[in-house]
Amino acid sequence: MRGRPTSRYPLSGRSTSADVARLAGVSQSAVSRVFTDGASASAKTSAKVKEAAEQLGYRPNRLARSLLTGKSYMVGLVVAYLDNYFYPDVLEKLSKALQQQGYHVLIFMAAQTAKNIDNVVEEILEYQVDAIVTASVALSSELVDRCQSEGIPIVQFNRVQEQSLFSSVTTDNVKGGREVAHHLMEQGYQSFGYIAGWEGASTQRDREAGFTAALAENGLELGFRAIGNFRTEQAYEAAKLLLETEKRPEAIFVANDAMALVVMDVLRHEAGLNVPTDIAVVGYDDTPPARWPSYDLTSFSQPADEMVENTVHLLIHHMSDNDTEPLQITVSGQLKIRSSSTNVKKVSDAGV
Amino acid sequence: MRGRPTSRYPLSGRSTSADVARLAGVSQSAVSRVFTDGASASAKTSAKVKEAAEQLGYRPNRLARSLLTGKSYMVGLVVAYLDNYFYPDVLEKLSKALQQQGYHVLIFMAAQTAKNIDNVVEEILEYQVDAIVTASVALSSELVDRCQSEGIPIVQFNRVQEQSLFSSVTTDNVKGGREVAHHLMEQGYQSFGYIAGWEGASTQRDREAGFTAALAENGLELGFRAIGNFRTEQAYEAAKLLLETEKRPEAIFVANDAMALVVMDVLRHEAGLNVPTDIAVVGYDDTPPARWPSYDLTSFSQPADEMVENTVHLLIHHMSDNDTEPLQITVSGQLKIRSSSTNVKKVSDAGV
DNA sequence: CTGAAAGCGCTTACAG
DNA sequence: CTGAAAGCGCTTACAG
Repeated sequence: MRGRPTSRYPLSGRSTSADVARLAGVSQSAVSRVFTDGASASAKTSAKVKEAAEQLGYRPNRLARSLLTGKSYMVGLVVAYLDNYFYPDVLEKLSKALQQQGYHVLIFMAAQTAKNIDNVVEEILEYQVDAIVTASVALSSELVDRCQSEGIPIVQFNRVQEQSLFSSVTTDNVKGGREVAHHLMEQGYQSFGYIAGWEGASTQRDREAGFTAALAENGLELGFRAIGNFRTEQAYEAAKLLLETEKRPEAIFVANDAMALVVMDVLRHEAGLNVPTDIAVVGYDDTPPARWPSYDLTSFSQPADEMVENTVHLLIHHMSDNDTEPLQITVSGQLKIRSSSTNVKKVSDAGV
Repeated sequence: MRGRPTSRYPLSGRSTSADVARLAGVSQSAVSRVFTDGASASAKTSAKVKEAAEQLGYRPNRLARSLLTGKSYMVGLVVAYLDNYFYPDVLEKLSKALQQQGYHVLIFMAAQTAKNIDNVVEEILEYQVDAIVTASVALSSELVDRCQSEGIPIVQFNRVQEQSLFSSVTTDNVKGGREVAHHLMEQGYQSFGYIAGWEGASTQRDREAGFTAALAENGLELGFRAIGNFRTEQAYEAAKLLLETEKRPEAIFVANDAMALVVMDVLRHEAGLNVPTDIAVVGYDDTPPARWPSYDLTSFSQPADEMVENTVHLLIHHMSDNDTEPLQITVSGQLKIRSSSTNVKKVSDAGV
């Protein structure tokens, strides 16, 4: 780097600890100490340094620091889509919570394909993040090993891997699916449909498994099933199929709210059906729009606050001690019963 | 750092270019060259190095690299809230677009207060980001100077500063406000209300200025005004005030969709009013929910794709050349007319 | 094409 | 408490 022209202020006018030291008349180490918590510096030195720093607009270079300390104070977040409004909410909360702990979120958008996700994570590792959070995506086990061996903790948000090789925070999706089934049966609905999310997702599989298991225990089964892949466009197609089906179910469970809202709109506005008297609709996630009066959608709530809180705890825990075992945390969700599935008439009928 | 125990593999098992060099039997510089685009390395060396790297799971440390190159390939994004669904959309698009250019987004959540935003930006600077994008927030001019002198370009997304000290990407909000007024007048509405966003925001001021100016040109003025601050809870309160007002306007323009949806729900579901025959509602942003059939909200569209595209161009432009002048880019939006404001009966009345 | 060496901005034992 | 020095992992002229 000898040929560099402005070698005293290399990063375009940004001043360094050496500049501050020169101005304050102390050593560069002294400057560093003043900006390091718990390091020893006299009040006098500290004052001189702080004044010089102020004057030069100096702030320590975190990247240089991280080279020595091995901590970047960055957490990589891998996320597939933000049009499911559960995730913006989570992102905002996660980001704020981590910020309070001195960390910041570096975002990586990934397509759902395993190959793409792995590439993305490889890139994340180059940035020396202290930990990785994956939301709505799953990593290959090779990459998990890789992160493991490099000591980078991973927390999966809203997804579990079979092998439980690393930590995760989820709600009990099987239980959620069961509760939806019980609720609909209690309301007197007698035929049921399901619109699935992406079949590679544990959340999708568990929700469906719980739902169909509870139905089966009561001698019932799915009369309609279509795949929406957690995408609104595909949910639209699935809703069209639902309208075309010969024996339309009385109640439909949709694997998440983002899709359920689309389904509800198709039923009401394209087919002129009444929800819930013609057909009940239940979603999952309890995103803000589910609560909007125009929808008033029954939904199994995944408590974002609590999930984020647990995620942050797990991250801090794993980052402070590399040898901790992975933990699977299950937060309990709750069925939020609203008018999209409460058919008063049917309940009394059923009582007969 | 002499006392460090595992000095050969300091970052918990992560291997370095020196490790790869040792295994491949070449110099550390050679390894570096193989991983640098456009650097000279023979096919033989390259092959040896790549194999060794693969074996050790080596990837270059970007933080160390950035110390030398002065480029971190990180862009700081300052954002105040993600519950206005315009922003998650923007974030997803911005993140993907930058990722394609080799950059990644480091997120900073900031409260709307100037003091808080400045603190946040100071912190961003420590991370040595190559550029900063602010969305829905404004910086103090001191901090702008600071970034300027450090050569960090800033692009304001969806906000302009009076002094035009730095680049921005917006739609023409004055024009947007005017178009809303013209549309409502054409539809035959005769009395008008406005629910304002945060008054510190240029978007708010411009939308209102355009709206009231167009009304004034036709001898009309605002019969109702309340402040919603771009927050849904406050929009709810504003809607309540609207219901209590003595002479309820025939049409209400709400400064953004996030608030307009709340207002619409209050009008319909709490007051039993019909939109648009009892009262018309118009929003701004054209967020996805505005298009949902349950709302079908007329809204002035801010084209997220085009705005993001321009933002990325500006960023790349400024990052490649520090001495470029700030640019104010105005993307043209478009009024999306939907049923929340199209009162066919009134139109024919007005024709009489 | 290749290796030895300097240096990016910082932290941290070490010796005073 | 303080300064000189080593070193984090890397890039890049320089000389061969």
